[in-house]
Amino acid sequence: MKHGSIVMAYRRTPRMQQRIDATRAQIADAARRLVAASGYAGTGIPEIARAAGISTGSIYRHFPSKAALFQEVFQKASRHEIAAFAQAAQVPGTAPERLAGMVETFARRALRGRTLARALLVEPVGPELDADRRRFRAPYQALIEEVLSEGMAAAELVPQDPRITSICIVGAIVETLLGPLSERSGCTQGTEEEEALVRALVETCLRAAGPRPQTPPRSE
Amino acid sequence: MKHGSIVMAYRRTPRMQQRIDATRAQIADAARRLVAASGYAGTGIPEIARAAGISTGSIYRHFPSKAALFQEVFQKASRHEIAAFAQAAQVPGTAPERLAGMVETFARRALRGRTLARALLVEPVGPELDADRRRFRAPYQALIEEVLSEGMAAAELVPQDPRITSICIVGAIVETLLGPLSERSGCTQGTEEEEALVRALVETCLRAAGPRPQTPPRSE
DNA sequence: CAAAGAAATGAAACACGGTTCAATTGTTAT
DNA sequence: ATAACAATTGAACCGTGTTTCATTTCTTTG
Repeated sequence: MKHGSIVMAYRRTPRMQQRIDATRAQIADAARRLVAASGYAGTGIPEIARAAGISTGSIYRHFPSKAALFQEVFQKASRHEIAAFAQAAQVPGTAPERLAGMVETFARRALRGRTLARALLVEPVGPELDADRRRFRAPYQALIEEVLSEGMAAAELVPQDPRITSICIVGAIVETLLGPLSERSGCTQGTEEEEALVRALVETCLRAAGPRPQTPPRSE
Repeated sequence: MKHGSIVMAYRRTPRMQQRIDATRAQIADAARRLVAASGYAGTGIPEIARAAGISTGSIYRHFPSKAALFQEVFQKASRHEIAAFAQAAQVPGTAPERLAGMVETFARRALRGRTLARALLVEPVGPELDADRRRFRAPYQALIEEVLSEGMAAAELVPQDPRITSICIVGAIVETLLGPLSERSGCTQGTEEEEALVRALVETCLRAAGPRPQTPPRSE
């Protein structure tokens, strides 16, 4: 040692922190793009590293494991979708009208971004991620449930358990999209068939919500 | 060679065939039990072999691959369930009545045989099997579709695309059961909560089918 | 500039699980 | 009994894809 003087070198500077955050974001973004193109199973760590312009090992400085990385990717991706869904829930109108808009929004967006939607909804992933994926569906269900509750309170909908109904609607949407999403892209892309599908789906979900047939009991 | 005589030895005897068939069944049974306990991903070939009391290699004399083995397991398991469902479809009554019975049958059976139902419906599996599993849902959907079509023809149900509606109903049932089936067994087993769940599910599915409100247009 | 130490590298190690195969055991027919 | 050949064994194989780690590069401070 050079005469007892302590040399304090390298404390993480804001500049550096920024750079690190940027890299982290780059990794997540590359992973999102790749998973949207090839699905979860078909996306390996080396590939992600290449796409992000860094080395394989570096990924593990930012994320403890592949599962953790994709947890974040899925979370971020679905946050985006949920935002769009929530926006559809906020348009003014009766409960049935709003519900119709929500279902249509969900279906249209999923059909447009097929591979990502498949990764988020149907593609088989490991058990850890699977639990998360179920958690991602909850917000959709919650938003639907709220609209149903409001509709019931306003006597626009028949009495029901809004929780179960909302779960059923989520299931109905997912199951209906499952077929088209599983096909190799380019098949059902014709707006013709898809249009009919979305229309029938919306109608069925509306019926499930149980709209009151006529305007409130002739109180006028 | 012993003086030109041809020695024809070992032709597969009925006795032997029986033994082989028994082994094959043992393998399938062990696989079914293990998959019900730990899921597809958590069930390896060596483990199955141990449970069946044979060697790993022998499995491949009976099944060409792990996927093929589980294909058979799933097929056998769901054949039984589908039979029960089809029986519920054949009771006499109006379309809504029959549909209610079918939905209830499905839900009750699934909730009773939790582990198997989970394996057939929810447990994540590889891509090859996933396609098969979807195929197993088709019979349920087809049976529902037929009832809906008949109901439409009899003017018991509003006009609709029975195919989409039936897909929605299947999705609604599965999604509703997904929660209870995922819980560690013993949780929601109380008949209390389950009863309410089944009732609400049946009601929602009935609404989705769109029953005509009053009996046929006052023709009397 | 030099020291200190973090961040990045990428090739290699490792884990996992399905599949194979040479050797062994078992069965049939003469 | 024995030839012929099927059935069985289980340890080794192999591909895949995640994770590690010794080395190098870069950033900060005295």
